[in-house]
Amino acid sequence: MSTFQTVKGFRDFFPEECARRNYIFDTWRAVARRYGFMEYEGPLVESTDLYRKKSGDEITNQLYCFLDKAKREISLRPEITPSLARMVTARQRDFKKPIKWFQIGPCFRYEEPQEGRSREFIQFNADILGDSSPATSAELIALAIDVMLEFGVSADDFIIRLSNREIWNTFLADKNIAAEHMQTFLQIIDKIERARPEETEKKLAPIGLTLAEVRAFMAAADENHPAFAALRENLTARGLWQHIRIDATIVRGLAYYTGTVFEVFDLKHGLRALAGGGSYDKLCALMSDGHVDLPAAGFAMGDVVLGILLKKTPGAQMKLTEALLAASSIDAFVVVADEAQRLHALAAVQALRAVGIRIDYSFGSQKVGKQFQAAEDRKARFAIVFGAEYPEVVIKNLVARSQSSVPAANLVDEVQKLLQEPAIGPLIA
RNA sequence: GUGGCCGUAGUUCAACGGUAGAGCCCCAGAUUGUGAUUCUGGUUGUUGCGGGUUCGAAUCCCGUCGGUCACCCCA
Repeated sequence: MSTFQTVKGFRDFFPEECARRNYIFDTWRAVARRYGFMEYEGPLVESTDLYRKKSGDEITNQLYCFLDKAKREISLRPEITPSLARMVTARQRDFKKPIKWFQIGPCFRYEEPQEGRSREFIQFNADILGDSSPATSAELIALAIDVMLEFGVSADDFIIRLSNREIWNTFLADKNIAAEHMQTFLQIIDKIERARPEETEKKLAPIGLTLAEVRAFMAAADENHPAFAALRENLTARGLWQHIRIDATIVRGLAYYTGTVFEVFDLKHGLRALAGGGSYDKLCALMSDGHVDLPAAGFAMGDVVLGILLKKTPGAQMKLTEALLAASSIDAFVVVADEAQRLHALAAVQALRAVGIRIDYSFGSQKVGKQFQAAEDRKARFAIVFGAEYPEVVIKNLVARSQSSVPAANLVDEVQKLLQEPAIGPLIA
């Protein structure tokens, strides 16, 4: 046993978990590219001031921050958006608008860890900058929906909860409430479903509102509200509006959202939000001290809650298992039945690998039975046996349990040909 | 940051003040050129770490590190 433990809140990825994670990455990347997004990446570490600028001093509670050897205040990134804003505003004239970028990578928050909440987690981020039309929000929501569908999570399993902060702005304006109360008010709305009504009432009183009038307003904010008209038209045309549910309680915690806000929720297990985002038109101006004023919108999806949902959703579980099998299996296992042929076998291993065939073999002398067992364990489709009959080589189909013999000189061609044939396995059950 | 529960072999767990054990995994053999099942044998521990109480501590107490749950927060 090692005397070392992992650092609090950090996790190992043994091959099985790593394969699961890679499957999630591959799916995110494939769908984002399908939508014409370009991949970018920022640094894992930024100046702590970058995050203070965006979110204020109190954010340092949750920041994984420390001093480096030169006493600079630096932080592991808690999210990618500030880095994105920094990168885009620094070179925005180099990029045609709209900028459609995505990123996949770890982020860090200094919190009390528990299941589904570690100090290191991975996020998929998609953002569109330089276009403020509702088409950008629609494109992002469509992307979020297609990502879920691609994972095998169906319309019965998830919903997009959609709102718009503007509707609350006009609500407060109509009630003659000062703009300074906006942040406090949104935090109350955010908790309105979880908190007891009396408490909410008590918190609303200083602002000059009653729970009844807030509830009445929320009930009136349905999909016919003009704030959602353009989005509704756009997503209906794509056949995606069915995934949307208007929910005025969605405000998102962060101060910087300006208009559309949305979250992705599962419908069957009561998990935390799978993804969340919205438009943040003022952030670039804030981060660049007004030099670059780019409208923007984006969302982030974490890997942890998503992973839990994939396990609990049969259709998604099947796709995941298939992908894991494909990632862990090899094409053929070379069996050295006669040690005198090992050097010939090694030459063949190298030749097969050179054309991209996935090959494994045993390093030392081992009984043939063990080697076949190893081939089985590695989920190989074929075993290639080098024995006393060399230069004849036996190719055995481990799924069909049939075998044939070929001259060693033709081995690569023959194996390539066999791999072209569809694999008919007992895995269908 | 606050409070509850937990930490024993690679892993899942048992032993709950008196000799640290079992299933699974792993390795080898039965089976000297073919995958399953079965059987046999084998390796593995400063009981997370440090201190205290006791004739004696995996067990009780304190501290610490890690996990987990509820707060907090959730970019």
